[in-house]
Amino acid sequence: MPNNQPQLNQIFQALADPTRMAVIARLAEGPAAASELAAPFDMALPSFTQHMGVLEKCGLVTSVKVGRSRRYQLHAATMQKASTWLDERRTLWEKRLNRLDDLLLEMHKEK
Amino acid sequence: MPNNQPQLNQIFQALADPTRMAVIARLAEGPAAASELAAPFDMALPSFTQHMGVLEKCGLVTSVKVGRSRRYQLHAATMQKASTWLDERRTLWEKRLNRLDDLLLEMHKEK
DNA sequence: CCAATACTTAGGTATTGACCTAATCAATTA
DNA sequence: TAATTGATTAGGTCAATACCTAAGTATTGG
Repeated sequence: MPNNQPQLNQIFQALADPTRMAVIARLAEGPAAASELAAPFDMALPSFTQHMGVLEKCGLVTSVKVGRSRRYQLHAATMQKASTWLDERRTLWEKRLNRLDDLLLEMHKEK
Repeated sequence: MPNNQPQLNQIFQALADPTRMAVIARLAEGPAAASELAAPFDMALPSFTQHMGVLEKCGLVTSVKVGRSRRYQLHAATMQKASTWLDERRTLWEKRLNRLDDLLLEMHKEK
């Protein structure tokens, strides 16, 4: 069950690990079971499961138990939440730079 | 001096802290000196400086020493790098969902 | 030039995070 | 139903992170 009020800093925390980023990248291609996701990593399964727990807790992935395996898939809205936060701040910053440019142009004209 | 080959996981790591996220949000409004940035936080200055070091090391901010104070500003390209990575994966995932929808529609028509 | 200001450096503590092994549970399959 | 498979739980280690205080350096206003 994904946290429906995911805090951004938890999302970034979840993304701050190479294993978890690789899982996200893999899941972008389509859903997969835990064992399939774990296969590429030289890591004990419980360690890997812990990573999946971090991703699920912050809402970046969801999962369902199917028989004795667990299927994971991306939760796009949570990814968007993170990228939107970044883009909003970046855009704010860049708009400010543009205003400065305009101001400088204006001052130049008045010379 | 910003790292010019910033690893994404380092960027996400830097963003994974409420203090550092607040600093980014503040810097989106415009450059500021260390003491000004530190003021809102109930934290010893060396602790805060460490946070700024994390942000600078991964390239999210740059700084210059001006007299005895240090001025910080956002480095938009690094923020964009992170949000682009997220958007690319998310878009890949959503395109896949759309293809599935199309497929289901197709199968429906053929009934 | 002396004191105050703005950081920086050094070094220590306590919590969190990423891993491990061993043991357990639950769903298949032989 | 017994063995195998996929995942989970329990519990422990080690390194990294987030904080702190105390003491330093460099700039600047009086």
